Amino acid sequence: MDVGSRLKEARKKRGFSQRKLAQEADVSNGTISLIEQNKISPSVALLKRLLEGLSMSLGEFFNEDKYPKEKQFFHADELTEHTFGSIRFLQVGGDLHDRRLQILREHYPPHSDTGELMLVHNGEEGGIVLRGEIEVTVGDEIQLLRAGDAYYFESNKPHRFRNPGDDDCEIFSVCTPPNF
Amino acid sequence: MDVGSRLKEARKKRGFSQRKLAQEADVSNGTISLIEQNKISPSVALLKRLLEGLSMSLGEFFNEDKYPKEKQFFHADELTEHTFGSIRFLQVGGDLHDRRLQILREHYPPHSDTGELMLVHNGEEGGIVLRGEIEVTVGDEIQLLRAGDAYYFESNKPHRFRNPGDDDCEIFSVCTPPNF
DNA sequence: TAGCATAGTTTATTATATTGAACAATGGAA
DNA sequence: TTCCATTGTTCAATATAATAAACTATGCTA
Repeated sequence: MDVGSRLKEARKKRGFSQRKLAQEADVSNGTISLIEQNKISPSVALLKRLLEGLSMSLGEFFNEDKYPKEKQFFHADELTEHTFGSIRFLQVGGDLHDRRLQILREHYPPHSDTGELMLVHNGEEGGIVLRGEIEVTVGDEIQLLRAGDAYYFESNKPHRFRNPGDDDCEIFSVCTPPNF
Repeated sequence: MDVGSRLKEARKKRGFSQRKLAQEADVSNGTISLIEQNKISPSVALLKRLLEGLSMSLGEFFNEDKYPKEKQFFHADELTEHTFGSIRFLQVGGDLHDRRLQILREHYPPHSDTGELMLVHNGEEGGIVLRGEIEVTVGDEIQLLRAGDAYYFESNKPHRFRNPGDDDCEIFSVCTPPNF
């Protein structure tokens, strides 16, 4: 995890010295030095104070991924395909284990249906209908969306996608974090 | 922040008892009890071990936002419009302050160009080309993407979008966290 | 060069987290 | 009911983090 390096980087980005941050967060400067060298592991409470001094949330702090990522561009035939019954998902990128977005082009044949999907991650998801019609159920809300319409909700609500029409439906969707 | 309640909730969701989690994470069960009551603030190192026992990352743990969100469905004419010169962005949802995704339908007229965009958040962004052609520059890589092609990179790299052709270009894009 | 300000580091002391074991409290099964 | 298993809680002992002050190093100005 390397909390030390991350803290140091965040501090440097703000242009703070250890002492400046120590003052802001009401912490001793020695403590900051030890943390940055990973000689001690700060309590969550202390780290929170430090990050407040840097105007950063714990969530942001721990989500800052810095490993350089591989492929950046994907040709249409390089998208990773997933199928669930007759429904096809074309995913941007392969292994999304250490990534935050799952970007999909979804293809729903006429009368296809995901059924109720269980709550997976505690994330968010949204999308825009490219063509055709799709009936989206989220919690106790049901909506029929057409080309150009969009949705955006929290993934922990039970949800369902159903193509009620006689034409194909295509959706551009995204969720964070990735589901599969 | 209430680390205690969050930990308890995450543990319950997995169906673990305090002792079961203690065993998984090689921590004493008493410690878990005290943490869940917010009587002590665990070190980051310990919390990490606990979350590993629950198959959860620190980032996920601190990002679990539970405030219920408002609107879930958006008709095509309800998308929020942003314009930068001749480039139009249609955004899903209005105020994204407390949200994690910014979902856009982007419209690039012939020969439009964003210029070099500065690094904004330390996030990620990606998208798929719906129609037309777009030249995408990320760091020192340049690619011409056509309908169906996609991109996915880290937002802290300088990047630029340019429509070199004589036809309109439309893109579905997403970034986390939101930029504007 | 000397003098001073600021940077990060180290260390003995103090405060806090963590342990391990004992302590309820609850819920079956016999 | 009694017995046993399992739950979460508490507390003295121990390990670790956090402090405050001393220390080193660097750079700037006179």
